Amino acid sequence: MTADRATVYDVAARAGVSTATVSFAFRRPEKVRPETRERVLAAAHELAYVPSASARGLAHGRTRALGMLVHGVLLQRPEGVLAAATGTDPILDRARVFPLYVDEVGHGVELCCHRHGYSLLVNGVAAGSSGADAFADLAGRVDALVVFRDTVPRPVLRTMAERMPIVELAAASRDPRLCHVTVDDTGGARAMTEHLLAEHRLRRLEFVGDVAVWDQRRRFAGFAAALRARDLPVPAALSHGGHARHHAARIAENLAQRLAGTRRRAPQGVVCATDEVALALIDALSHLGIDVPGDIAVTGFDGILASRVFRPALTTVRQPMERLGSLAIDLLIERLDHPRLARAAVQLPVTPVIGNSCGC
Amino acid sequence: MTADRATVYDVAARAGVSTATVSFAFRRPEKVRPETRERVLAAAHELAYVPSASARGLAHGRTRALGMLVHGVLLQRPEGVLAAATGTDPILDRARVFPLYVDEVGHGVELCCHRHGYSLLVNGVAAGSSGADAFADLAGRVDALVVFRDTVPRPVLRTMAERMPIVELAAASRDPRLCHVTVDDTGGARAMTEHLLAEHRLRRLEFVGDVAVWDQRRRFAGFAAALRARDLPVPAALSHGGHARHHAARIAENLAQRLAGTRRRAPQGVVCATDEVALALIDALSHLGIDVPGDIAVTGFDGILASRVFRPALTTVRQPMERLGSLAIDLLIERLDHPRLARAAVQLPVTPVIGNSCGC
DNA sequence: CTGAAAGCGCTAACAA
DNA sequence: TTGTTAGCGCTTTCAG
Repeated sequence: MTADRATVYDVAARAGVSTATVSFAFRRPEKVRPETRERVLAAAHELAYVPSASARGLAHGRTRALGMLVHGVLLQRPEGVLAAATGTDPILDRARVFPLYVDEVGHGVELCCHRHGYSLLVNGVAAGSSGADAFADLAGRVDALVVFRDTVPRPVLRTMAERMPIVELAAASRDPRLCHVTVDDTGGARAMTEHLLAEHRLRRLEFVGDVAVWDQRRRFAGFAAALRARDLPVPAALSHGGHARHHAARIAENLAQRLAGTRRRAPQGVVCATDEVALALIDALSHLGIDVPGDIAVTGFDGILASRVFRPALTTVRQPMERLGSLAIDLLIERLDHPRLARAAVQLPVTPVIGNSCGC
Repeated sequence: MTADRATVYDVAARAGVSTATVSFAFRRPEKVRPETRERVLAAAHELAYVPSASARGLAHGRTRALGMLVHGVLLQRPEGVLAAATGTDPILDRARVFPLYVDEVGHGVELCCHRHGYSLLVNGVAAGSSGADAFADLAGRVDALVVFRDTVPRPVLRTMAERMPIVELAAASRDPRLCHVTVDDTGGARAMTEHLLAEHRLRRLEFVGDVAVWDQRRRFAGFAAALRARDLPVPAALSHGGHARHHAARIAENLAQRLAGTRRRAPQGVVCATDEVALALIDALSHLGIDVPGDIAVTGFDGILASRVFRPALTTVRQPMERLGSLAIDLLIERLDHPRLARAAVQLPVTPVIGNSCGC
């Protein structure tokens, strides 16, 4: 099996023309006499000729494919998450792990590639790897690519950005070539915090998130700004080191202890850096007998579908995820078409979405 | 910009070795003395060398990429669908169009490619095109591919299947090379129909679906079998020609008229071939003042997330969509590793999911 | 309008 | 262990 594929040579021989004519018949129809073209196309069809993209890419210097690099761990969702699911409804169980942020952004990327007639290559960074290898592999295959933040060491990205258009999502740099697409993390988190302060008259708020991560750090900044604007003290972020769900239990215990202690010092609300950690936290709190929003308010960030599917509906900040992805591709294609275009750094607005987890 | 990428020649020159040694240093480390290898790697790093996948693919004859071909119309969801959304909650509105069947299957495909260390190429068939071009383009880029049913004319698929492993999803053929992954459409639809007949004691049921489509035809067969088993007459399928939502309104009117007519002949339940059309039908009925399940029962098929997100929760049959995708990739990789392996045709089981739309 | 031929960058015999 | 070299299949000048 896997019979040899027909090549231009085969087609040329069969049609009684040269390989150049075969190539032109496909790519530059106007440069070939109609009857010759017919003959070539017929021969190609009879031989089931399929041009090799490798050969074409090599000769032409472009692949007409774009790449997307994602975290492997996000691809293969940790089993712990599913294990934590209620287990009664297979469809809802699945909603916990799909679609997440990366999936929705990916959908926008796919859509936009299709619209522009580009193929899309998707690669995942293996858990525990630096990402440099997966990145190089992908970069060798495409004309331009979009990477999720923290999949690839910045220096590697920077170097590559001199050779091809690259968009890094949800991150920023002063690199003269790297493009970025972000959302208004700070404004969104500030508005959310302000909602808890103004509408719900809460005063003792906590922030849960990993401030080592660029966008989560920005969200913390928004949280802090809202508190400072009211002369309230800003607590340190409660960090969930690795995977959200894993550490949510620990944070829930911390909160539970303080909730059980002096009334006056007990936290009244938690602003979470992501929906994932917010949902995990609500679960963990509920396991400890603490009700949200009854005993404490919780808010999220991202606006993933799961935030609407589980109860209480999460009060959160929605990112225009699909738009993020399609915008990234637009930037890449612009730069492919106009190589001298300057780098771009676009920030998209976010939308607060009020649910019940804040007490509304 | 887009400075020229470094090549093996550059690296070889810099490291003072031949290009063969550079190649070996990367692909066959054991065939190169460690210190030579070090030197090559260092040179490669200094030059930011990234191997060209095109050149490699051409020379080696494999790309280490797999392809997935989807319907373009499924990628760029028709706007009509979003227009029909309630418009109050941006997150829920989106749940109407994402994730659908294709997205969940695609997730399984992605996951499995990543697990096996393959890149994934995604292409969409432009609306109105035969798919043959998009298929050829994709086939020229990958080692093997999975296509959704009806994206590509069967003869084209058949011819290509002689050259490379191909899985066609949700379809069947007697082709000696083409692989297929399907689900138990007939059994699932039969069980669903039986549920309406036995639990709800309904007798006058309708089927809505496009029997021109392979899997929907099978579902109709299951519906018919359940009715026949009870000596009930089998009505013709109410077909929604093109896009589900577009025609749901027409079908809803048909049902409404009959519901308004003689009690004894009015339909009591509708078994839909897909969740999409079921949800659209419920919407359309509701616009006409008909309540589901109060006035009439409606069931779906697929188990997309939207079936759980909207009210009434749809009684439906869930396909193991992610598994479908990953199984397809497993079959491809098996056949890439063992070219003489026979074609495979695997049918996966389905799970009834009881919601409220049937009256439960 | 068509043909000849020189690469594109890498791999893998085969030689050394 | 390393170097030489002949392709892989296509595009694209340059001649005719």
